[in-house]
Amino acid sequence: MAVSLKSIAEELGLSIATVSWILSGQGEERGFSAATIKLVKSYAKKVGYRPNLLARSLSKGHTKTLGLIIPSISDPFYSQMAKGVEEKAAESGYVMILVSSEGDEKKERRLIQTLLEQQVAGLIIAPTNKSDNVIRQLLKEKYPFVLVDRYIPELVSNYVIFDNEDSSYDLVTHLYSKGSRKVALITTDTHLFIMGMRRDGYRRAVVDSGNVCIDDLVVEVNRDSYQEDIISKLDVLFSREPDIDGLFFTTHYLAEEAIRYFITKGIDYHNRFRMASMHITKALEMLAPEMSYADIHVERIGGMSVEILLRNIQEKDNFVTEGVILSNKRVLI
Amino acid sequence: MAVSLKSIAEELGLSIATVSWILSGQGEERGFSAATIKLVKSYAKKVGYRPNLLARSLSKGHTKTLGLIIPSISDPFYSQMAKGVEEKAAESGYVMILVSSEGDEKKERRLIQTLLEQQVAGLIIAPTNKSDNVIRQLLKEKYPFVLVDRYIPELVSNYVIFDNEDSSYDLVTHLYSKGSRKVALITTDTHLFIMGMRRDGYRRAVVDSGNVCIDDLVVEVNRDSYQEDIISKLDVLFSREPDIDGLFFTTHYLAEEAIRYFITKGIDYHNRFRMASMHITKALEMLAPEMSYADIHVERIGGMSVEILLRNIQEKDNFVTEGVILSNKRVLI
DNA sequence: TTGAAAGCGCTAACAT
DNA sequence: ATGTTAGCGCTTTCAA
Repeated sequence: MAVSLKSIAEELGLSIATVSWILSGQGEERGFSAATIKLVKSYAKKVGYRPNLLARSLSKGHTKTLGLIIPSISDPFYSQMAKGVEEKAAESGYVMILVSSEGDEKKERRLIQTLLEQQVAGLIIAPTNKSDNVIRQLLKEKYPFVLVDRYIPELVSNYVIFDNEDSSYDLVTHLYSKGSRKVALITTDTHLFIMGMRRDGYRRAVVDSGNVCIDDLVVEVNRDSYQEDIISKLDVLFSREPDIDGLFFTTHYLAEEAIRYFITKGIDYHNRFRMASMHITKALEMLAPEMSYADIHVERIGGMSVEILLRNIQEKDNFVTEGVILSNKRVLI
Repeated sequence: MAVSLKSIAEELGLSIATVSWILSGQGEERGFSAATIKLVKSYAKKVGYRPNLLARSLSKGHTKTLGLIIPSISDPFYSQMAKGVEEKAAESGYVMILVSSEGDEKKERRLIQTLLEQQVAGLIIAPTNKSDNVIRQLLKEKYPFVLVDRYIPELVSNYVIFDNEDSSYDLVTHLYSKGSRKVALITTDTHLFIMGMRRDGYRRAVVDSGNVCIDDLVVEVNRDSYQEDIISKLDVLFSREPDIDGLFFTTHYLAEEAIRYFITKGIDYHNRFRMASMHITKALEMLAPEMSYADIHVERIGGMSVEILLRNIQEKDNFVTEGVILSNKRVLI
C-alpha cells in the first residue's frame, strides 16, 4: 500500500489528525511543537508522501478541477482557447479536464453529465448551436459555468465573447475608406450566432459608408464542404458582379480558400481587391500581406472565462453573473 | 444536499447497498425483484441521480482519468495529439486531464506530481529534453505511463514514435532520384532526439545516393529566434554553396520561414530547388505545392498511446512494455 | 500540544 | 431477495 496519512501516523506514533494538520501547513497555527512539525514534515518528504486529492475533495466537498467543453480540440481556435484556460487554471492550482463535443448536441449533453459526475468545480463551455436546453439545466441547478465565444440572449449567464460586430464594422469601413466601392461578404453557415454578428457589422458598415446592401454581394458557404462549395459560389459571385473591388471574410479559412481559388484561376488578387478578414493565419500573412484583419486574441478569452468562473466558485451562492465583450485589435492595412 | 445513494435509499425505504447494486447495473445479476429494480431505477432517474465519481474511485482504488503532459497546448502538433488521446480515452470511458509543461523540466516535474495526486490511472508524456529523471522515478514506482514522440534509449518504457529516420531517408532519396545533386539540410536545435533521427536519415540518404556529407550543407537554426535566425543562416548557406538544388526541412515551420525568405528576396524557389519537408501545413500546400513531405498523422500517435496505456492499466502488475514506431505516409511529388 | 471520532459517497465482502 | 458493515484517505469538530 502507498504511503498515507495513516501510515505516517503509525510510523511516528502520532494521530492521523496531527499529521494531517501539519502536512497541510497548519502546524504552527494550531500550536504544534516545532519538533513534531519538523519530524512529520521531514518524514513525509523522506517517504515521498503524496496527498490523495480524491479523498481530500470528497471530504471537503469540492475539487480543484475545471471542465472545458469545446467543439474540436485540434482546431487552432479552440486549442488556443484551451491554452488560455489551462494556464489561468494552473495559476490557481486548478487542473483542466478537456473534452470535445464535436459540435454534437447529444454528445455535449453526455459530456456535461460526465464532467459533473467527476465533480468539476465549474464548467467552461464553447456551445454548439443547439445547447440551449443543457445550459438552462445548468442554470437551474445553479452550477457555476461560463459560456465562451457565444451567449444565449434569453438566458442570464456568464459569458465571454469578442466584439464581433464592431470589429467587422471597422474592417469593412476601412475597405471603403481606402477607396473600395463594392465590398462582398464571404461568410459561412456554421456558428450562426457569431457569424450573424459579423454580418451585422458588415451591413452597418456598408450603409454607413453610403451604399446599399445587395443580397448578391453576400456569399454563404456551406461549412461541411467549404473547400468545394466556395469555388462554385465565387464563380457565381464574380460572374454576377464583376466589378467587386472589396472582400470581407468572416473567418480565416474562407479567406484561405478564396486565395487558393484566385491562385488556381490566375486572378491577380493583390491588385484587384482590397481584402479584410476576421482572424489571420500564417498562410494568409504570407499569401496576402495586404489583408487587413482583426487579431482575435483567443487565449485571452480562455483566461478571462477562468477568472469569472473562479470568482463564481468563490462567491458560492451570491455570485454576480458577468458578461464580457473582449475587444479585438484591428490591423488596418 | 444533492441526491445520493443514501438519500434515494431513505426515500425508498431500501438499503444503500441495494440501491448501489441496482444503479450500477448489477440488479438482475444479484437477483433483485424486477419490481425493486424498476422502482429504484425510475426514482433515480426522476430525481436526477448523478454518481459521485470521487467517492467511487476512492472506494474502488482507481479512477477513470488519464493525464496528458505536452510542451504546448496551442501548438497544432500537440493539440492534434491531444485530440487523438481524448477521443480514444473517451471511447473507454476515460477522461483526459491536459497540462502543459512549456518544455520546462521543473514544471513538468511538478505537473506529474499534481497528476499523481489527482490519482490519474496513467500518464502520457511528450517529454522535454531533460525528462530522464522524472521518467526514471515513474518507472521505479511502477506507475503506468507511455512516452510519445520520443523515447529514452537507456530506459525500458512504453513509447510511441514516428519512423523519423526512415521518412527522412525516403524524402531525401527522392530528391536525389528526381535529379538533385546537392541537397542541404535545414534543421533546428530543439527536440534534439527527434531532430537527430531526421538528420541521420538525411545523412544516410546523401551517402546512399553516392554523395558525401558536407557540414556546410547543414543549417541549424536556433529555435527561440528562428524567424530571424534562419535569414542570416540562409544568407550564409547560399553565398557559400550557391549551387544548392535541393532542400530538406526537418520540420514545417522551417519550411515556411524559408519560403517567406525566398519571397522576400524574390528568389524563384519553384524552379531553383527540389524541396521536401517533414510535416506539411496549409500555408506550405498553397505556397509550394511541389514540395514532397511525410504526412505525420499526429492523432494516431495519441490514440495509440492510449491503447497501450489502457492495456498496461488492465494488466496491472505483469504488463508488457511496448515500443511502437508509427510509419508516416510519404507524399513524393 | 495532541487525539478521537464522525463523516464525505460509494463499494463489496459477509450476512440473513 | 435484501441488509449490515467496514473501509477507501482525508478533514474537522470536539475533547483532553
